[in-house]
Amino acid sequence: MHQTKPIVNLFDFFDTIYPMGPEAKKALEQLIREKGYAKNEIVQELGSRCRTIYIVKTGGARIFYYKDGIDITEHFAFENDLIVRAESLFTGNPTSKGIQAIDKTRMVAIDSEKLFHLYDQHHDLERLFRLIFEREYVNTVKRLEILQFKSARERYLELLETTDFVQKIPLKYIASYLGITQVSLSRIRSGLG
Amino acid sequence: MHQTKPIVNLFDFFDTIYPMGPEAKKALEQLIREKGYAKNEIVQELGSRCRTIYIVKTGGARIFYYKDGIDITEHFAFENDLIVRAESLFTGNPTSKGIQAIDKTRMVAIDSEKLFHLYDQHHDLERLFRLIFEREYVNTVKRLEILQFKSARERYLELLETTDFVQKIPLKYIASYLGITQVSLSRIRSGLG
DNA sequence: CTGATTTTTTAACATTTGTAAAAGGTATTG
DNA sequence: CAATACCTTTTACAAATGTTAAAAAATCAG
Repeated sequence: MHQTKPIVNLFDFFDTIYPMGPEAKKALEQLIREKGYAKNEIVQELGSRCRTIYIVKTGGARIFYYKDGIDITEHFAFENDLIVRAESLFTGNPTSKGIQAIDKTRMVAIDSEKLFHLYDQHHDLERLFRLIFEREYVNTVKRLEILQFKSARERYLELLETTDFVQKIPLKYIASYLGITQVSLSRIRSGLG
Repeated sequence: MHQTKPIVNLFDFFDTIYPMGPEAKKALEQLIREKGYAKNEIVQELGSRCRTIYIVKTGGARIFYYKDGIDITEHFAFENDLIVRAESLFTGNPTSKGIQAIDKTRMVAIDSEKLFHLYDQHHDLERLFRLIFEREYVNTVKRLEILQFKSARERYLELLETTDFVQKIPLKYIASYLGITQVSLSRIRSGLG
């Protein structure tokens, strides 16, 4: 899997969203660890609590869970994308979902509990992550729209148009991400579906 | 349509999420107008920008749009529920969606542009609305999960279990909310689908 | 209350999508 | 390189959902 997006320095990336003061940056730096994962390695176990905010540096990861024994991919993340299990991160509840590296992957991991505590001291941090999660929220609303009333073919075509990750991920992940079976996706791709 | 939830004072409701200081409350009060809408009245036009955060006091409202000429309900809101078109509110872009009162409805309207400006002066306001929108984000993720891989029947049953608004809204709105046709919903309700 | 309008259900049929199994590809590993 | 495992496509059939139209039921307006 060759990655096309340029790999941006993390703090340069943050600056494009909200330029923080030096104290906030310093405080955030303390919370950040960089971690490497092998292809298919589990980053966060199914059923765990989400206490880490990940940002992908290289490679890719997915959020997944099982429904009636079937592996379903709910979310993909690649360069500079955030990956969190929001339903756990913002409630403190465990989630039945997990995170897995799709590829050899490097990620930045931010301790969310420590981060949330720092919000009181560093308004800039709260501002930055508020804006980051607002973006995620908007992305989720757009995905909802696609799943609510588009046909399998429409969903696939829209994915092709709006993303560049279809080429680099197993189609079985794509199928469940679109809410369809592999067979159905194959039919669509062959032009007969 | 009889409403069962108790109608809570707006600021009492805010206090349950994040108790603000008196200055922040005072500043927020300046932005708030209360408005009444007739049944089926359009609150925000299709295609407009979302510059208002609504909170339903009595009655109910929905976010809707047209897909291939078909009216699709994306979201419902009742007592103390927020209603915003996130993809516009957080980007500034216009959205093809609109807001409509489902019933005789009273709503609190908060000017979002003014509110967002107040975030700099009143950290408490940014905190409160960050928490409010985090909740909305979580709700959206849960809805995504339901739409992604559950059958029409499962979606309907889950709606019955987790909400109390099915009784009080036209079924045609429920059907599109679940991503199915009215005919399909009728079949499910009759126990044959 | 009554006629008109809107909503919901039912019916018949078409289409889409799912299921299961097999075959063909591709990648991985010893 | 061969053997294995995994991924994708194909096939045949089943089930779910959509489409169109009409009837029945509920709601609304005068």
